[in-house]
Amino acid sequence: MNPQNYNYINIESKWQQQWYNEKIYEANKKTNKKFFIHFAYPGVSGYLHVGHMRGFTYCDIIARAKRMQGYDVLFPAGFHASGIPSIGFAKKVERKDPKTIAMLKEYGCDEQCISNLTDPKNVVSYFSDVYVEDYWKKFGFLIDYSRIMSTISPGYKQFIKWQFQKLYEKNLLIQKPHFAPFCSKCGPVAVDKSETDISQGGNAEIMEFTVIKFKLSDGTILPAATLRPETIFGVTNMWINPTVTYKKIHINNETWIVSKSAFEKLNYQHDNIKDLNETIPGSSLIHEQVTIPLINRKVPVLSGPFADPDVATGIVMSVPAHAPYDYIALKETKEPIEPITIIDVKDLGENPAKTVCEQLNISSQSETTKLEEATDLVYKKEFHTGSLNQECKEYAGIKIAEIKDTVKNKLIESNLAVQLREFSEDVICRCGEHVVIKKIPDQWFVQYSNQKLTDESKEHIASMHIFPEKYKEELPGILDWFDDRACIRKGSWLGTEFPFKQGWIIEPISDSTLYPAYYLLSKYVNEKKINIDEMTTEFFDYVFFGNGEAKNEIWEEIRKDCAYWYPVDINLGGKEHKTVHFPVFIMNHVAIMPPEKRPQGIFVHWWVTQKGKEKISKSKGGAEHVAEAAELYGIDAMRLYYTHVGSPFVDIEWDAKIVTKYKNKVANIYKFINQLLSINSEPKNQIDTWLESKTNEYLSKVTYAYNNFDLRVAANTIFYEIPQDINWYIKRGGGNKNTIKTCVNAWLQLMTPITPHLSEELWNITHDTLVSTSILPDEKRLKISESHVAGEKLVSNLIDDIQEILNVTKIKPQRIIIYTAPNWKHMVVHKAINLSEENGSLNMGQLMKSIMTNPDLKKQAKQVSKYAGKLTGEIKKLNEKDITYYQTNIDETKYLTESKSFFESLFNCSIEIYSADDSSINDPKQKSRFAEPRRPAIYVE
RNA sequence: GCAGAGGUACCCGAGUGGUCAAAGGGGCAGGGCUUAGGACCCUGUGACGUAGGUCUUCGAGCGUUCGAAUCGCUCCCUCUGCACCA
Repeated sequence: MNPQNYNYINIESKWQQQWYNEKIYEANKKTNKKFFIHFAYPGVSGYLHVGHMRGFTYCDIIARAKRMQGYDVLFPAGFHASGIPSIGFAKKVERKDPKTIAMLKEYGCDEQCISNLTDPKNVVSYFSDVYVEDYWKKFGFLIDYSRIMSTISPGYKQFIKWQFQKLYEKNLLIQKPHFAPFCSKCGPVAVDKSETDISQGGNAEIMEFTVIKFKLSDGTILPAATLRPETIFGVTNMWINPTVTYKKIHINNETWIVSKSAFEKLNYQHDNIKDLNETIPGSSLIHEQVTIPLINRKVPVLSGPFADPDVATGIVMSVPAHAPYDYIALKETKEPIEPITIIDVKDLGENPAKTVCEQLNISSQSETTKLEEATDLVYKKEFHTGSLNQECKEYAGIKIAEIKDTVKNKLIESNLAVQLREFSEDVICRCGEHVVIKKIPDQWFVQYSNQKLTDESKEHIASMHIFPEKYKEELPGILDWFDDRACIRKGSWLGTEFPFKQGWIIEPISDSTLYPAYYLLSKYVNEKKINIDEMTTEFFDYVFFGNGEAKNEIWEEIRKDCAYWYPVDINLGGKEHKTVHFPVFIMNHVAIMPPEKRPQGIFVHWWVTQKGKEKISKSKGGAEHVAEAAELYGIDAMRLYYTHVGSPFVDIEWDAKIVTKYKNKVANIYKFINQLLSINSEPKNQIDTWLESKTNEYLSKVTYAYNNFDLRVAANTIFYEIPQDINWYIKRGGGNKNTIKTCVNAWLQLMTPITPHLSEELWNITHDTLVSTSILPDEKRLKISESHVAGEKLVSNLIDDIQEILNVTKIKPQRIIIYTAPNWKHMVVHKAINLSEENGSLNMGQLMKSIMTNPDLKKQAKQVSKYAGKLTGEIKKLNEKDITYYQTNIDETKYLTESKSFFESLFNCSIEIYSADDSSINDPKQKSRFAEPRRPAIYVE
């Protein structure tokens, strides 16, 4: 059979049809042993690429492996459709974005189909179909397709409303002011790299300025904004841009002078602001005096043309000892003002700003790149190693890292400062407007900072199975760090209406935390067994908690399902979920579900990237479409590739050449097993017992690996170690039909979770049932003959030794004589191992003492002691496996003699085998004295 | 800003105290099978070695230990996630 003829396309669709027709994916309550696994559902606003299939594949493998161990498996899937992505996509289609249209056409979406996609809801249903039909089913996933759901379906919305009701009851929904990106035309916008809402500024960060109120002699306030309020003690002057026209405004009965844009920003973020419609040229303020609040020192206002009216308030306080910009500016004005050093920091001398400016050779304000670098350097150094000095009176000696908020809070509390938030770079809305930051006075939050919830969640995490283990250690820290999350938003965005504020929609992360529970209902919703308006608080309380009473039989049925399947055993998702999705998934369960219904495990996998660790993307080339790759390599090859190419916990680089290797691997296994099944029967002998033992060893090793989700170990064993051993069996003259059948059957079962189509096709040769629904043999009933396993190890080690001798001596052998160790050496080894096992260590004295109690050994004390001396050093290097190897009882001479013809054909010469104890021994070079247990001596002619 | 990962032979990548000159794969070289082959099989792939051995090696340096790729410290370098994006 030619592996090139392995027609995976037909084979895959043939078996998939059968699985799906027979609905073997459906979760049913049968065995009282359940397993609930799901992956973090994907968003639906575009096609997926080969990288996305990695996690899905892991999930299917685990689910299949569990099924084959007799578990009732629930493996559902759904779509996260809330939020803006699908709206953004629809908008792109609507304005006929050329890239989007070209992509849709490339994937076979026709005009009719494209025109449909101007509606976000159609976007969701279109991609949902693509995911199910072109990705999940094509990959052979045994997802329970009767439970598919989306987060914008009416049933799901009922569920989310109930969830928020529960959060409210637990006092985890709170209201407080929030500052959010806002467009005066479009309302709230999301600022993020994907730039769905905005046209520029996706990387902008929100910076929090402290606006400090410096007073002019007439009481008017000159507000300077700073990110470093603690440096107020070092202020020597103010900077005002003489070319800018400032304006006067009223804010809580105070009169402020600010730039025009500062007024607008303040207006969005503060109450009680009035425009006094009075302008003031910056130049007129130069050389006025202001009083520094808190320390009441007077400083002059100087001309600073660099003060940008669009940054913060447009007015700057000058701290020349710690801000390189200020230092250089002050130097250039030639004013007789001395910097005031307020922070002691090692290595930066009397004046850190000056030191760094000199180090970097900065002499002019125009060297902005260098000045930025200098600012950064000074800031980092001061923040991490600096502390305030005597100039700061009550704060002297405190580290900068600790003081920041203290000074800020003190200023704000004393009404000497306010806060102002601003983007680090310009953010422009889709519509062209500038995006600002607006105060929402009564924003709703989920209170993740709640101490009780955090503590309880941490406690729960300790009991979970989390992969990789390192993530388990990280999680408590993440929970501590996780802050309250604004959970609703007003504007164009799909999702569930927030029950406590009309017109506001629950934000997409907040509506995807408890959702695995909904998979228990989605089946009934899909089958229209339950009405949407029936899904009330009473309903959910009943089915999840058993509170209240069932209104009908379906309620009862659903309650039983919930009781049976919940909690989730594994939630699997990519590494991007580590700091958001998984924490809220845990915390919402802890908040709402009783202890026994909280998640049992999490599996985090890393990504598939393009060469050079770039995030995979079509625009950069190289990435392959899922459907194309599936056709080119075959599904099983891709499944094997994902599983075997690297640990789940590293990023892997997509490389077509490597995937091709796996394609060949799959075809070769197909060819190999076909050959095995066509072997004519030989009688059984020792090698058959060996192969049966090895097969059983592999059954238990792979089962163990599957149970620990150690998929790579499973794949390596199945696809590389097992065929090696079968080859050894053939090489050793094996060829018994029954042995081969037993071995191949077990092998096929083991590979089914990873390469189900291949296994199904081969299994079909000798079975009329599906291997996917078969159950693995019970581990406890597997028989392993240790002596045969050890015997073969002896044979193969001996071959290596002979080979090495031949390589080194370059002798072409005429005759090889093998001497197994004399009985007394075996006795000494056993004594040594026993002693070392008993005592945990071994010393020469002990060993000799024990040896001398045996009269047979005592007779040749001299030789024995020499050998024992050598042994004591070696014994402690042995591990458990070695010890088993030594302790297993085999008659080496007999075992080797039975393999004599194998040695003869291998080395193509005559072979003689003697025990060193044999009286008829032929030992021309006295080699037999080197023989040791498990290491026969060798003589080559 | 907060947090995390990692540097292993020509390459990818296992390995977290002795089984380690270091799995597996790829590449390369030689041989086999073949009309041919990008398919497959075997052998070799740190150095030295006419007896199964010895020596050097796991980013750099120091240390702990009878023993270190593995543990500790210092340094250098690379990468990643998150911040109403799911």
